[in-house]
Amino acid sequence: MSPDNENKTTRDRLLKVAETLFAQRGYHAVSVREITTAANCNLAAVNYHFGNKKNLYLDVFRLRWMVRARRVHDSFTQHLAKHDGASPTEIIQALAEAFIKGPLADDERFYHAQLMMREMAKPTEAFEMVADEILRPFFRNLAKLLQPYLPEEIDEQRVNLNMLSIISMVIYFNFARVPVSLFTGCTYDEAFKERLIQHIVNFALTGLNVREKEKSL
Amino acid sequence: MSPDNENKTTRDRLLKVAETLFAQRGYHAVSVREITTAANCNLAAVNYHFGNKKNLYLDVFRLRWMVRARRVHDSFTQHLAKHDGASPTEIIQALAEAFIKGPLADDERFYHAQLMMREMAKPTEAFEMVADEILRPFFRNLAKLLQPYLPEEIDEQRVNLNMLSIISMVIYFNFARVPVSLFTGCTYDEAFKERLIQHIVNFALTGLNVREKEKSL
DNA sequence: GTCTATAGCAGGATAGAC
DNA sequence: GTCTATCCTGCTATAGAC
Repeated sequence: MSPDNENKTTRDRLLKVAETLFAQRGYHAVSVREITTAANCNLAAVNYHFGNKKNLYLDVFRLRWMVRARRVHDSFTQHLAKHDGASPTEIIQALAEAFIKGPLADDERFYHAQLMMREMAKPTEAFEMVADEILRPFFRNLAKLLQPYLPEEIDEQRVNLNMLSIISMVIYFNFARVPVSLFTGCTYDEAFKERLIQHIVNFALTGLNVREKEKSL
Repeated sequence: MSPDNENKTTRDRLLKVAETLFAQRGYHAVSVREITTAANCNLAAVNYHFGNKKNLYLDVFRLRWMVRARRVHDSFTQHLAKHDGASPTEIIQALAEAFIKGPLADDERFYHAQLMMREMAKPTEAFEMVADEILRPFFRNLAKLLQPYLPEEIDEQRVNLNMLSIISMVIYFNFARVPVSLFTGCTYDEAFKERLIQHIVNFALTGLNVREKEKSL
């Protein structure tokens, strides 16, 4: 159990602060000095606890990002477990909810997405680690869940692209808050997030539904 | 006018090299020394031509990113001009092609997307500039094009979310090449890009089309 | 317009007292 | 486990010769 208590060990405070700062501004834009100041401890603490800056970064992924990703994934599967043999709607809704609302605090989720986007843009060791432990298993699981509902003659490649399209929306609406708010004029409050989830479910299931009867909002 | 000639002015070489490096690794991860070395000129050249590092970054957006974005947008509209009163399929196909294939060289397009993603994550002055000059007009144009084909009772908010979903796919498949390649096993060759475009068109128009007759590939 | 040289500073890391 | 003090590297930016 390690929630947001303010007086954990120096080590935990460092991990937490480092994650936030790395997510907001990236590895190089953040100095060890800034991290230790924000964590209210001494400059030397990073080297004492993590050896060096780079290893602190990797531990942020190991000890925070991956733990959180598992929480999200668990929330997703538990939500599905209730509806045995879940429908595509339920699957996608569970997915969108796990990511857009899910078990994470609001800022937490944003930082989480930011860190991943940075790794997607310029992968480091952290990406390989996360890909092996989290991304690949999650992706396969999702594909397996949805496959039965897809047209029979669909090939594996198209299943993959469909998965990625859903994921692209989920990630984009989490990550690209600035342009999303810019174009919609909405801030990320609960009502808007609910709306996003419904939109993703609707869009993923029926697309733009051009010229045809519209699915319920 | 200004293609990839190798012996342009120092100023142009600096802009070009800076764009590539900033895109790949971000503002802080790249030093002026590295830029000037790669541009085969002297360390002091950046300060002479651009005043300082930050202004070089802004000029990369002003003089390269925005120019290129206009080329992409022109390619999109010209493609549509051929089919007067273009159908939704043609609109989305033109959009996906402009971004995934379009008038840009392969690496160029990737850097272009990377730079934008970095600004989305942590906007600087460059984002405001680009949002005013490019993003907003483009977005409005796209919405106006598709609006006639959407269900009549649809509200503006939903139109916006639909736009953003299409854009999210286009951006994601351009930007997140690492995870996309990881999950599909495909590299970004011409065949795969063609496939991506078809997929985006198909998905955007019909969604997953669950349990219904599948649209042609 | 391009160069060398260097000022001036911030960064990561370590040694050693407590 | 935490602190202070310090080393040294690498950065941006500028001055001034050419």
